[in-house]
Amino acid sequence: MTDPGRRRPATIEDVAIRAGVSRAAVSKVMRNAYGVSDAMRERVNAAMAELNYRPRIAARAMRGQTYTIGVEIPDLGNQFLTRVVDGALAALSGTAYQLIIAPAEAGTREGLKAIEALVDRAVDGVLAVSPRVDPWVLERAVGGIPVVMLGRHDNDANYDTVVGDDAAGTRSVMAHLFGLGHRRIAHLTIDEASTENRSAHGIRLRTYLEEMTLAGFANDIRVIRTGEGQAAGSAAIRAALDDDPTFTAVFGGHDELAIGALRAVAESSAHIAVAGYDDVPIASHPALGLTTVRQPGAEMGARAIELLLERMNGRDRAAHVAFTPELVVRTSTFPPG
Amino acid sequence: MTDPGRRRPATIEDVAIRAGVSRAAVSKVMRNAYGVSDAMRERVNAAMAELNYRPRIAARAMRGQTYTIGVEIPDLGNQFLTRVVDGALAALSGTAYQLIIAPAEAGTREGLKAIEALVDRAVDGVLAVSPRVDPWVLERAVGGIPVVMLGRHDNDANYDTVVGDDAAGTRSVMAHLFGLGHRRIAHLTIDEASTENRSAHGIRLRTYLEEMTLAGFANDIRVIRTGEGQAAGSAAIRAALDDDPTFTAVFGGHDELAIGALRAVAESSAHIAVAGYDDVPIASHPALGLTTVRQPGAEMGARAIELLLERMNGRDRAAHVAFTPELVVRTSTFPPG
DNA sequence: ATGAAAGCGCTAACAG
DNA sequence: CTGTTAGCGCTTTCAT
Repeated sequence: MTDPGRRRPATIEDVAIRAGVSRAAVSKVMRNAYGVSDAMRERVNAAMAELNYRPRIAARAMRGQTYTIGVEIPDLGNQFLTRVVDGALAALSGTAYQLIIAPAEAGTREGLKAIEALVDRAVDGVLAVSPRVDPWVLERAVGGIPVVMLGRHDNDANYDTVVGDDAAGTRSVMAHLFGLGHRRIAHLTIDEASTENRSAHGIRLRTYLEEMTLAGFANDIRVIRTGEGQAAGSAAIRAALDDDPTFTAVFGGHDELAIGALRAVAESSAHIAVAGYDDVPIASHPALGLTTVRQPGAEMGARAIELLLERMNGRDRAAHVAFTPELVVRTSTFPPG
Repeated sequence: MTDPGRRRPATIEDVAIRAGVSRAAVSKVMRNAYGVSDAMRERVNAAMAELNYRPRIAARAMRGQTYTIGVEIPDLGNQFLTRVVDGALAALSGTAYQLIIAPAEAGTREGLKAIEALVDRAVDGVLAVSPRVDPWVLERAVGGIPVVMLGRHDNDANYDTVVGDDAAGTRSVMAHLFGLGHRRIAHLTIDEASTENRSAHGIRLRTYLEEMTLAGFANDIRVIRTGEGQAAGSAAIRAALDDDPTFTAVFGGHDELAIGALRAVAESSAHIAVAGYDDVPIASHPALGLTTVRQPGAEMGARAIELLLERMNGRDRAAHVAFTPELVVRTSTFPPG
């Protein structure tokens, strides 16, 4: 005696029976594969609708695709990444693909675990953001499935990449700060593991070092390390101010860090300029007025998805696309009037 | 001739052969099910390590669990939700479960589609946030799998709920604004579909209406509708100021909206108080100094996960837990000194 | 244009 | 304690 109240969801077999055709036929209609008459298509579609049929992705995964794109993200709180995902979402809109996000659990092996989770779940493609995953390890983890890495300048890699021109962006910030008369400029960035390679943060750090040196301020170089998020950035600058407040400006590796710095500065009596990177939405709030480098996050996310879809459709050479950043100079205009 | 460079990933069968046992034995070891000798466990674990074996979730899904919890989110940019997810992530840390997020594509049927995508992917449980999904539709969509809805005051529902006391929180904001002498208080909230039911935003709206009426300011009631996000909130208040700037305070349905309002106010010459809800991290930034109602997002997310796990382990009665919010009064202290 | 049948990698009875 | 076996719901040759 089966419970009539909660029937088992319909399977492809139920649909086939209802439509009076074979399972194979239903499968073909779903994927609009070659070789189905209009009459059959109609009957099958009707049956699917009547039974409220939804294909089980897991079963599909056993034979073919899952129509799922996985995005790995190191920090959900980072508004730049949020924009990237929004762009990716928009690019996927109207396609048969669904986007799912695996957030990297802060701490353990950062990102790799999330990427593996995605691969275990048989996604058709991966958009990865974590700066710390070693290229070799990455390729091994994903096996053969298409990947695009955002923010990695690995132009020799087997995977696609989408980046901003971090060297140019950093140079524009440094030039701006130099122009304001700053020399003792500190750089607030994340952990070593994230900057020792060709990641965005690695490039920004090295460009900072170069520019300081070229400008003759090598002795004023100061790199402050911290974790992800505004709170971490804030704490790091607070500590730096307590410790040795000789710097007059802070260049934050990204806006979340810069906003944290801004907060530490605002809470102290120090008079210190802060610049960031990314131009997250809040950066332009008049009370913050954060000078930063604009990166078109949504476009970058959308482009990444396009690359992924291309790869899934057979392109075999890796592609590498770069976006041009743009310095945005602001000053806090608070309070108004 | 197989390509020796890219071997097919190991299956449970490969492990079984390597360890000289049956597939069932391997399966048992993985799930540490009853009835495995230490010797066998050791050999199997060794074989798994040697072959770098990773179980395919899709295959598991066909028979049992996927060890995956799905989170549906209406707005990735909302920092309160980010905290909720962080809490959920923390609660899941150390368990065998992986968290994945399905972002609701702004627009179409908001949320439902994302929840369905999760169910199609055979998650073991769902944490849903969207305020607009009809309870009946929701239960039908998820079939039998455990769900917890965050922010829905559906105490009669068959699913678990986690909420803040939105009526109390709203009353505290209103009392605060009244105490400051405000009467013409506008309420900035999201679309009708999200407030017509027992969602958090619905409760906040109705409590606002009640309090205004009780205070004798029924004629000053003004409800301003907008979309999700700071930009939307900002645009709505900008338009309201152009249109009819008679209000002296704005109560934002959540901090993202309130911060948008703050921005519109700062950019105008108006002198208008703004209060929000949630206490997102940036709200306490001294340059913003947003008065708001603190909700313990991380704890709420963690609790939601606990409820889910309980349900997955057999609890059959729905549970409903509420958290107490706390008014946080702030003023902008920018510029410093 | 359509259908029959094999099989993807796992788990869950059930036998031994 | 251990192994055998029967599927889960799909996609995909391969016949017809």
